[in-house]
Amino acid sequence: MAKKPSIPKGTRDFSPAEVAKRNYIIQTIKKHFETYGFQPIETPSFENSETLMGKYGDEGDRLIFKILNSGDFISKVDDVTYSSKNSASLTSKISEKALRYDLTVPFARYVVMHQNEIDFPFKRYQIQPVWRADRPQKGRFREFYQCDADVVGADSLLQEVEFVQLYDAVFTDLDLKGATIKINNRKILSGIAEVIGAKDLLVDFTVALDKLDKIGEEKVKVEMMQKGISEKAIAKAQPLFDMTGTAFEQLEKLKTILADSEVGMLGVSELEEIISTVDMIGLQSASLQLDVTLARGLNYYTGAIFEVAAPEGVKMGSIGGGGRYDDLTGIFGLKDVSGVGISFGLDRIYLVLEELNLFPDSLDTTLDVLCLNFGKKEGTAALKLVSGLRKQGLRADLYPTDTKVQKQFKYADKRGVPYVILLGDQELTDGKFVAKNMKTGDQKDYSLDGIEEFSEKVKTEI
RNA sequence: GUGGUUGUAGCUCAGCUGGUUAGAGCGCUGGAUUGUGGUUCCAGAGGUCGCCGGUUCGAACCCGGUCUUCCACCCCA
Repeated sequence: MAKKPSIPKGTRDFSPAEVAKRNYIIQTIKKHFETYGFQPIETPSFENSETLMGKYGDEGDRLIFKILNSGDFISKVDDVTYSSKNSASLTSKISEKALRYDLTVPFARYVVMHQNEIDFPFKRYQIQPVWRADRPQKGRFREFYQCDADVVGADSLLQEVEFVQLYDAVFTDLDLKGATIKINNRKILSGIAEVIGAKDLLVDFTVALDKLDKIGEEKVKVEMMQKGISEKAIAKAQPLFDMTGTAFEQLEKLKTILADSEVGMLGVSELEEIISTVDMIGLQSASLQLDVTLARGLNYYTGAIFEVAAPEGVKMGSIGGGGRYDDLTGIFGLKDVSGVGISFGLDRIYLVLEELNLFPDSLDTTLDVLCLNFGKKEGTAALKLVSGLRKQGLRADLYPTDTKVQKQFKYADKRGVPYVILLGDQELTDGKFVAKNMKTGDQKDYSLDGIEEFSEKVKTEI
């Protein structure tokens, strides 16, 4: 007996209704990417391992799905490596390819490989799935979509401002109110680490600081001490734990703390420029918030960093993130190309919209008109009518068999079809058809010679 | 990767200290209704209780393993 089929942990099937909702989000994001001047590219779902490994930190390497070599790969491994039982060194021998982990690193690789064909500054967007060998949770999958927009080859801070506006434009269009775009600057974090004399512990410091609103001040300090940051240094960083007030008030406090740090002050002035410009232009439905505890793990960020939190009350990790990276292409041999970009987490935005019931009802309608089938002669006439309606741009279909009318009606009802057409023997001889509005129950006759009248009526109701 | 949690009909879930033939609601199929769906009424189908093994006269229930779900870490979209 056949075993029940299953799909791997952290993956999902999508039903027609789910695909419709996902497409709605994708189309919305795509539309705004394009109105902001981004061009689409696509890259392979798997890359050479060396392209990906080491770009996301040790933790990231662990989460990259490795693809086994083809052929009799194990026989090519030397005995020393084989018997060492060291996963890392064995993996490099038996796996040369890996599934992409995000879209930013493959994009950097793309820019370097195509540098001679690209007109800089280059604004590209990319909507494709990525894979992570993470342990699944709600809103966390092993296969999920990222929707990225990046611009490389220019270092103007106006781009950061544009990205904030882009986030706002998409969320406004999706009717998602109250998302918080958190912003910080890596230079500020570097400056702080410098000022308190823990420069080489920057990553540990920021990772701990990032947890402030989650685990509280005391536990953050404990973690910092465990990582080897001195009590004195932590005491110096105390003002960070007491950050309150508006973004501008916080910036003033940072200026005092970071007075002796060149990078730190640069970070403050960058943030000040971005925030004040956004403030001047204004946002529609999202809000921009300075958050000095925002760290983001990815090591390649060098300037502004973004993270988008779902509206208050929705329990969901960040639904977007991004930042500026001054030298991502440097790893692949192309120096001095600054980039900045953002990402939308499609799957999480989906869950948020679902929870807040923000998907438009129209997504449920996948067919505008269903024509019932009354037999061979009537069916042929109906097919002619249906293809006429299709030419008018309506989503129209003919029930394929002449089963009981009751059954055909039930099908129409379940599909959520707004109009059902009846074209039987009597109608045929009269040269007309009957259209029934499934919502109101009203029925009306139309001439078979003038289907435009009917199709126009349907179109105005969609 | 660490600790915990979950799995019974298509879906949401009951199922007592281990004891005959494992239940409900919704959904599904058919009929009441041979040219009119949703409402109502009637009937029916559908389950090796996630999987493998163990304990027992006997296991959905106890034990071990495994897969899956969700949660907290880690990290992140």
